[in-house]
Amino acid sequence: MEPLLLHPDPPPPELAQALDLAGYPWKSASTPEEAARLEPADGWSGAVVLAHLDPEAAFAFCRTLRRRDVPLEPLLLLVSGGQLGDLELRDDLFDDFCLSPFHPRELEARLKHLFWRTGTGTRPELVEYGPLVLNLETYQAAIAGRPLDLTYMEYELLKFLATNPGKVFTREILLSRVWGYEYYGGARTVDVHIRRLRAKLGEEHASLIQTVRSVGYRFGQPRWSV
Amino acid sequence: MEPLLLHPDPPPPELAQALDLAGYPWKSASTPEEAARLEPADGWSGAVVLAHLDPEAAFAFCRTLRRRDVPLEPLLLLVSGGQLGDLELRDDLFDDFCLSPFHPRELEARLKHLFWRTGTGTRPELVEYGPLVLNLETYQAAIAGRPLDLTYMEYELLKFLATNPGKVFTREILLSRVWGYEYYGGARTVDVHIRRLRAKLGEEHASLIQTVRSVGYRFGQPRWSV
DNA sequence: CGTTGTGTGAACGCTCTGTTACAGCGGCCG
DNA sequence: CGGCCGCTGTAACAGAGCGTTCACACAACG
Repeated sequence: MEPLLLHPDPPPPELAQALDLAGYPWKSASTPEEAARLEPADGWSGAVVLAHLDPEAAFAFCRTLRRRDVPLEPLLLLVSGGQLGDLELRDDLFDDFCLSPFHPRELEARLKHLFWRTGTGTRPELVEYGPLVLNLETYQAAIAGRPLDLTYMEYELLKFLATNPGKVFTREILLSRVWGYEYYGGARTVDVHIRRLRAKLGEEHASLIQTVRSVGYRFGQPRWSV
Repeated sequence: MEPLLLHPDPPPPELAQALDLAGYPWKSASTPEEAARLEPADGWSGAVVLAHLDPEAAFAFCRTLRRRDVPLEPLLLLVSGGQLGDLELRDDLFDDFCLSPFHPRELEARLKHLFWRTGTGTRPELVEYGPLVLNLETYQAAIAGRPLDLTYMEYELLKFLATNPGKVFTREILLSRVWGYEYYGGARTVDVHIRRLRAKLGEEHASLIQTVRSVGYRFGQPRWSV
């Protein structure tokens, strides 16, 4: 069996021990670059990421792994109880999570269920909203059947917005969730990318992205599921 | 939002309470037949099954739900630590599990992630009062089903008032709570915004905001009623 | 009937956004 | 190695939208 990828490096002893006991081989890495260096020829069988030591680094780590040509999965996140709120809007970064400190048998059961589940293939590869279709596997986008030639950042921004239709996001939230790091003084960057997206969507569909003055931007219509 | 299906009936109070607090409506059933009888027209939005009281009955319950024409999902299983071994070879009966006793926030986080994963939308955060609905996620407002086109300050003011219905606020309080503590401006500003709000609410609902002479403004009916 | 408080309309000025242009950077190819 | 090109972030400007203020009319209350 191919090894699991662990983060950070070195992993805490109780995690290493639990995986050893459960019979899962593993290697650990602190950075995506290191993970790429250590990756076996057949790829990782999955990943376990500890989020409660350095949350920002951990989420950035996950994000990179998920944006590869072949997204790494399954990905199990270890979080502390106080971090449960951090999972919001980050659903796409993990497949399952486990509260830490954890019971070794719970970790084992989660990994087992994850491998069973991913074997059956359940990850969504399409994001659709009205005339818009995003193919997450091929990084292609289309509006009303017409292919869109989007750059990387445009695609990521549109994907994030379209995954959360109707919801308003401030520029700061967009910068931290799409760009992936805390950002100082460059909020206008979002405006420009929004403009480029609108231009490529075409006049007809430019209104898919709406401006909410003094707040931020919103994609599509709200869910009035009252 | 359609209710969740719970098993057994009645569910333990801590489970019922956790779901209530998280805002998920639910109905409980002991048998698949009972579940079929209680099922809403649009189907269940998901299921939460307690497995540690009567494991055999619980697994049989899950199996029946999964063998329907439209398999019920997502299905969250609540198990005790000693039952983790029982999950083996039963992966197809559940989508996720949670150790019991559980932390309410873990249950909520698992449900949220499950709904995201299976594509079922999450419920929006709403502020409601009579015919008025404020969607806090989309920054949109509606009165009697009709969308309201509010500016930022109008929305903030209405949100503050509507979240404290029946209570009277002086202009100074409103300025400090809505505009901000450091705000230094004329009290008449509030009047103008109130006026514009009333105009947009329409003649029919303008009385939702009442003037309390020499004091300030009040939204909705007073608590001690008329 | 006078005083005080509130509704109303218009106008000013600021804040926020759309838009354009440009510089840095890295990749690609000759 | 050097030049070209596409992507990205930043700065600057203009315009529109919005909040604030003012002036006056009107209502409430003694």
